[in-house]
Amino acid sequence: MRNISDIIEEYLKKIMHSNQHKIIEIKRSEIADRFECVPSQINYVINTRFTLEKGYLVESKRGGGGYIRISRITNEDKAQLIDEIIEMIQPKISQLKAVNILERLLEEELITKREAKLMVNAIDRNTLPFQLPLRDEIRARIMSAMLNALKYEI
Amino acid sequence: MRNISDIIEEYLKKIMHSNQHKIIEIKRSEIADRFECVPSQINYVINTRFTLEKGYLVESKRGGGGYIRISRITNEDKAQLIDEIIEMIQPKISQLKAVNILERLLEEELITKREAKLMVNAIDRNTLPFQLPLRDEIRARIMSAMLNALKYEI
DNA sequence: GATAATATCTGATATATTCCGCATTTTCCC
DNA sequence: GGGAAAATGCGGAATATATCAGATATTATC
Repeated sequence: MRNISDIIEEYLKKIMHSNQHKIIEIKRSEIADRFECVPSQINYVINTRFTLEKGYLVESKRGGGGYIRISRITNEDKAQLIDEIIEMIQPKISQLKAVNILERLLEEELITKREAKLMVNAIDRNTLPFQLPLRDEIRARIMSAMLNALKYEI
Repeated sequence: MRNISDIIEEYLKKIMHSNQHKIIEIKRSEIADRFECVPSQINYVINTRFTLEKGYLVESKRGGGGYIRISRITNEDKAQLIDEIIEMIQPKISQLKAVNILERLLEEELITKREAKLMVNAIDRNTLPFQLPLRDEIRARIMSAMLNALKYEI
C-alpha cells in the first residue's frame, strides 16, 4: 500500500501530462478533500516532489480566489551551468568578476545584450550603497537571484 | 470557477480595450447589478487592479450623475515613461508595487517575460536581507538602475 | 534497538476577497 | 434654503485561501 503522498503526486502528474501545456492550477482544499487529508499535506507533496531541481515551477496565490499553479519546465544543461556559476559567486563577488561572468553568458548567447545591461546596472557599485565586504555580498545575492530566473524557459 | 473580482476586472479591461481611446466611464451600481454583487465590490476591484503602478488613472464623482472613469495611461515616449516610473518609485517602493510596474511594462511589451522575471527576482524580499524601510529603499535603487538600462535600444 | 529519513498533522501567520454600515458629495425638487 | 434621492468612498469585520515551523508518527537503514 503506497502512502498518500505518492498517490497525490501521481494524480497531479497524471493531470499535468494530460494537459497539452503541462501546466495545472489547483486548489489545495479541493485536492485535500478528494484524498481525505489535511490541506497542508498538499504543501508537503508539492514542496518535496515538484521542485525546481526536478523540473517544476510552482506559483501560488493566497486568499479568496487562491490557487496553486504548477508548470513543467525544461533545459537541464543550461540550468546546470547557471547553478555552477551561482555556486562560484557565493558568498560574495566583486563587480569586476560579476561583469566578466555576464560577458561570458553574453558570448555564449545565454543572455541578450539588454539582459546583460540590465544586470550590470542592478549590481553596479553605484546602485548598492554599502561598504565592502557587504556590497560584494549583496551583489552576490542579487546576481544569484537574477541568474536563477534564467535557468529555465517557461 | 474564478472569483467575482477577476471576472469584473476582465470585463472592464475588455470594454476598455474595445474603446479606441482606452477610457471608460461606468456607474458603480450598474456594474454591481450586472454582476450581482454589492456596489463597494467595484471599489475593491478598481483599487486593487486599476492602480497607477499598473498604468491606470481613476477619476470619480459622487452624487447624482456620479460616475467612475478609468483611463489607460499612454506614453508615446518610452524613455519618458521609464523616467516617470523611476520618479514614482523614489525613494522607496514595496515589492507588490514594483511587481505591478513590471507587469505593466510587460503588458505594453516594453520588456520580455524573461526580463520581467529577472527583475522580479532581483528585487524580491528574499533577495534583499534588510529590515523595512531599508529593504524598500534598496529595492527602489536596484529597480531604477535596471529601468535605466531599458530606456534606449542598444 | 538506535538513528535517520520521510510522512502527516497542528496551529499560527500571511494574503486576498466580500460585504456591512456608515460617511460624504452632488443633484433635484418643493 | 432644506430635505430627499442619487450617487461614490471607506474602515473594518468576516470569510476564504495559502504558507510555514514544529511536533509527532511512520518507515527505512544500519
